[in-house]
Amino acid sequence: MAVAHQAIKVVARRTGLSAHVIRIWEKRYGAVEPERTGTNRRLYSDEQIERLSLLREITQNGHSISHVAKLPMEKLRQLGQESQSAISHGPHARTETKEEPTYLEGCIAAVKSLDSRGLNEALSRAESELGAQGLLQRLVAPLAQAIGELWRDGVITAAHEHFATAVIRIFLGRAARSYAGTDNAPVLLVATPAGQIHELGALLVGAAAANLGWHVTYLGASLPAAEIAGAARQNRARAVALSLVYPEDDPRLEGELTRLRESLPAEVTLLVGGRAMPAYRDTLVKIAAVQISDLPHLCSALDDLRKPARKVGR
Amino acid sequence: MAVAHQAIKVVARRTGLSAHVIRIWEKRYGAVEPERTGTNRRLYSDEQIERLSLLREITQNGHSISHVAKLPMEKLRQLGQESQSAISHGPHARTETKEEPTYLEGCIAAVKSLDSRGLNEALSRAESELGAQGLLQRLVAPLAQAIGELWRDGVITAAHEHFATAVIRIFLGRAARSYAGTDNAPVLLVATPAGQIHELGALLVGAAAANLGWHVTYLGASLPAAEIAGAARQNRARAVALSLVYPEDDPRLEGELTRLRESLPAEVTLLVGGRAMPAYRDTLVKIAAVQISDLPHLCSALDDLRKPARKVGR
DNA sequence: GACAAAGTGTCTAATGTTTGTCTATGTGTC
DNA sequence: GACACATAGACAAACATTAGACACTTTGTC
Repeated sequence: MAVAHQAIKVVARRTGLSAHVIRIWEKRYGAVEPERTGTNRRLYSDEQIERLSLLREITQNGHSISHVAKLPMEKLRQLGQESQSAISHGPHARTETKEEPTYLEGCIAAVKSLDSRGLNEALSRAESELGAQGLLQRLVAPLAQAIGELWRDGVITAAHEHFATAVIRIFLGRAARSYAGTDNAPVLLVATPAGQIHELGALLVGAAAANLGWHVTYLGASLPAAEIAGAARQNRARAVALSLVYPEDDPRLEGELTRLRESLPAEVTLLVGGRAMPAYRDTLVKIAAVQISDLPHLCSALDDLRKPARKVGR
Repeated sequence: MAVAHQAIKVVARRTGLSAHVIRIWEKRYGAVEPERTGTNRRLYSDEQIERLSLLREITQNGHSISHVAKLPMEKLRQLGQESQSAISHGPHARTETKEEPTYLEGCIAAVKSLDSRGLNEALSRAESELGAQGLLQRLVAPLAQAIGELWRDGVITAAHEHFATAVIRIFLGRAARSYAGTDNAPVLLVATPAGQIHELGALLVGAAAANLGWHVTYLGASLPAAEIAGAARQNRARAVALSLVYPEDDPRLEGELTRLRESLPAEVTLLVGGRAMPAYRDTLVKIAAVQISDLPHLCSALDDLRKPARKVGR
């Protein structure tokens, strides 16, 4: 098929050999005899490139180039197989390796007019005045609430919602980064289950937890249960926090939540909050999730989780 | 439809080639032979623009212009496909750059193990060594590429992808905020059209544009055309940048793009890039979008856009 | 064991090709 | 007059070509 012919440089890059070596193999051993252009430049076919790749692999595995250079392709492939299996039995390649209203109104106005600088400034001012915790509790949380409502009522569009999410995300991310967390901080996984497209609540949770000294692994919106569980296991999360905002009547969510609980280690606590949370309360009860009603509640729940010793001792 | 014929400057902007190169390719290799006006100006058809785009991509992938310039369109398209897959299957050959592999490998390892601190540290170190622009071009862009491939090949899950997106988003957001931009900076709207779920490319674009002094309004992933257009109008954006990564065969995307172009003011330029971009090339040519092939191309396209404001001024 | 010979990859030098950019200059267009 | 575009040719950087020197290892022989 592809009669594409390649120059020596490209071939060198693709095979991992140097152009020098390719030429010397040709000259000394006739390993490949590429066509030439009218001006004498080498042009390699796909098969020749494969041949060179094989030769490289084989020689790296101990065979001498003078012995294998002239072998037909079949033999080379066979040798390639052998060297491959030889390699794979080798070392284990582990892949794992009373102003808030002002702020709030200012923020809402900025969101409506897609004014990122304005939104950032409002957030900054609020942060320095209210502190990290106050910012979340008294500005970001109501703002998330307001945006949700404005969007539902059609006053703003999804673009505005995305925009606000993006700006707030970065703002909170920057703030949270300074609390780099200690090495043995417990890990909180924050996400939104599949179908839940709104991220703001999750952001809020993540930022609050980071403020409290948790090591937050933030996964963002709309992830299937299996993914969340996998990440939690891999990351040895102590708890998983989910935010449910919209939609409020997703029939698949019950299944998602149940599956998540089942595939999550038993010692991992599941925290669920958000505006849509009450709509799924039956399910939450079934899966023994902690229902988070608001930010202060989240904080105390997280604090409780940090010292599980208490439930036993004293 | 077929918006008749375009002058060379427009073609240059749209394909990412310089007018010089377009002419020399015509003269030396007869790559395209455009019609001429009565006064001898070149006029390029849509198909010729597509041809030039393809040629650019193919030559950037190692084929020499002299060998591919005369091939018929089918062959070119085929080569375009191959070079695309060649890149992604390529990693078995080592890319021999000096220090980035360390960063890149470190980042990939951090992503695999959901290690946000590790990822942040790698990004920080890379930033201080490579600079803002170097960070994007030599680390974040390849990283985005690598993550896309690992995800497609099932090596990592969507959770890892989300995780990486979240961390990088915040990191880039923090970096970009320092370039707060001047008051009269032109506005670039960055988003991903409905159905396009991957955000990393858009982030990259936003960060690069912010570095260049643009005022970036970042909307994130998967927005319907109407929303994007509305936001662009409301925000008086000079240009809209879209990133297409996955899926590569969404039948609805053509409609989305067309609708977007129609509902966007004519003076707003549409920039489109990303791994899946070539798959939608016909549509892009139809809607006169600038096809962004890589980060340097984006930078030059953005620079070009900053000037033409003069046509009104003074 | 010592030594020569062969095997192998790297490097340089001199020369030539390919490719993109730039300059000079002329011509329409606004 | 300023600008975009045209042509032609000069030019430089990147890339290829050959031939051969060099360093190092392996192999075979005395």
